[in-house]
Amino acid sequence: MGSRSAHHLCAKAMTQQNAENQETQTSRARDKVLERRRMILATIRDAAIDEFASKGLIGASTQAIAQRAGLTKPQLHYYISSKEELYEDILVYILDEWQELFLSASTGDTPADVIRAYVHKKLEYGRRNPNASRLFTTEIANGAPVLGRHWAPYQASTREAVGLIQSWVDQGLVRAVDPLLFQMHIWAVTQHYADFDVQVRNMMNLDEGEEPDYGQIEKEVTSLFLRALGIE
Amino acid sequence: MGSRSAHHLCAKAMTQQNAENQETQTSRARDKVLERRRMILATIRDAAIDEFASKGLIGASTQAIAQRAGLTKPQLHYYISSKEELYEDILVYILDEWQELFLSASTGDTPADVIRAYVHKKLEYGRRNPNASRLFTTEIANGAPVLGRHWAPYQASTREAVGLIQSWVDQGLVRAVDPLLFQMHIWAVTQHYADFDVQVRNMMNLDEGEEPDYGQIEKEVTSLFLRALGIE
DNA sequence: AATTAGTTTGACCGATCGGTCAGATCAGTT
DNA sequence: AACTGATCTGACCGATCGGTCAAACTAATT
Repeated sequence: MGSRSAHHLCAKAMTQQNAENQETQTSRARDKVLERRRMILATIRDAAIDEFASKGLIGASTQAIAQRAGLTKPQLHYYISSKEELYEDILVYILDEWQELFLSASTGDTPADVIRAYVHKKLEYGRRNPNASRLFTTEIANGAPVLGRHWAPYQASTREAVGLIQSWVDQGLVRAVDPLLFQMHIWAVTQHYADFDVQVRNMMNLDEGEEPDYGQIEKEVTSLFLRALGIE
Repeated sequence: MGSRSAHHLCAKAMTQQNAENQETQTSRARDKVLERRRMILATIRDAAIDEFASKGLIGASTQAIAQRAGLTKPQLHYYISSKEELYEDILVYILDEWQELFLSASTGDTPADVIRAYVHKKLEYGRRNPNASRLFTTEIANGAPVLGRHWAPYQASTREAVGLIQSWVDQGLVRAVDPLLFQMHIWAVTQHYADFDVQVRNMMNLDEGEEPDYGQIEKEVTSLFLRALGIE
């Protein structure tokens, strides 16, 4: 996933390198420069995710992103070409990461195994990358103005998961459910714990630093969906 | 709920009236003026909800809100005092509407009745007020910077619902669940259909104008939670 | 006709926005 | 030391932002 971001970001700085210019520098020095760029771009991405997640595309300022990344504004624009493009790159980057987060089964897995693993992975991701999760949610809640053109692969994964669940139903392994809606429900509930963290913590009367009991949450969420399938 | 908004909005225009000035106008004329203001304020609110829902607090411009409401910018500021205040008022207004949307039981209702009614009301509200729903979600996903000071009543309703569900468990009417988490799960799933409408329609391969089959959705969502309680 | 309260308007304010640019500075190579 | 490509900087651009204001206008009352 890290490799992909290198393709997207840093349009300006990279094109100069991609031109395969003659060997004026040793390859050691060139690698050092590239490595440095990769790190800066990763820093920018992280800073931008934070800003975009809490302000939205229009609300976030390049000024603030630069500052949070420890750069000046012209410096930031040396590595990225525009705010919109940075935003779009980040969305695709997040979408990339999520490809591994879909319902998928290895041979021998029971439906219960698959659901348990999915819920676990999804909750874990949200807990570790709350801002990426929120950025994504804000984008969709705002009508997916940018993302709209990019979720073709998303659809493929969805269809795969639908087929999997349907096969369980057909084999009589689980109670009948609408596979598409069932999948969305898991997505909705797990997503909730990342996106609405503030609300969740408020309902639980937790202080600023305290974290919800994710063990309990995972148990309850898993139970919810296993019961719906009649396998708990 | 409409009456409440009259208290919140229109700081400037109202203070002049609230001063209980001497009877220089007949009450008929004054009523006419007040009625006109109420309508304009409702128009502003609707326009602002749309704008805030798709751009966020910072991203939405008073210019755009005014234009969508058929007003000029100075005209808008004649009725509202500031963008932040308008935003806050709208959040509180939405929160007000939602007070009626919580889990609540009349005597004689079975748990299944209560769940069914709640899911129905919640889905119906989201279907009819998608932008209000999205505005709320965006605010929370962005860290609830404004709303944070306003959800005390929200907490009370939550505790009430927790008590209700817990009593079902204690009486042995339903399978054991964590009442707080269970309630949040219903909230998450129903909210999902309003907030992620774009994504839902995309997954279902629906065209722009088409609406998802809410009959099927309500059936599946209800079923999910009834099964979790062991009462379906 | 004169008065009054309520409303609308165009011009305007300082601040910030995304983005640019010429030139200074830096690091590495010869 | 001279050179070269990569990086950084302060000053700057036009556009838009939220918000204000005096002056004009409207409609009802006396």
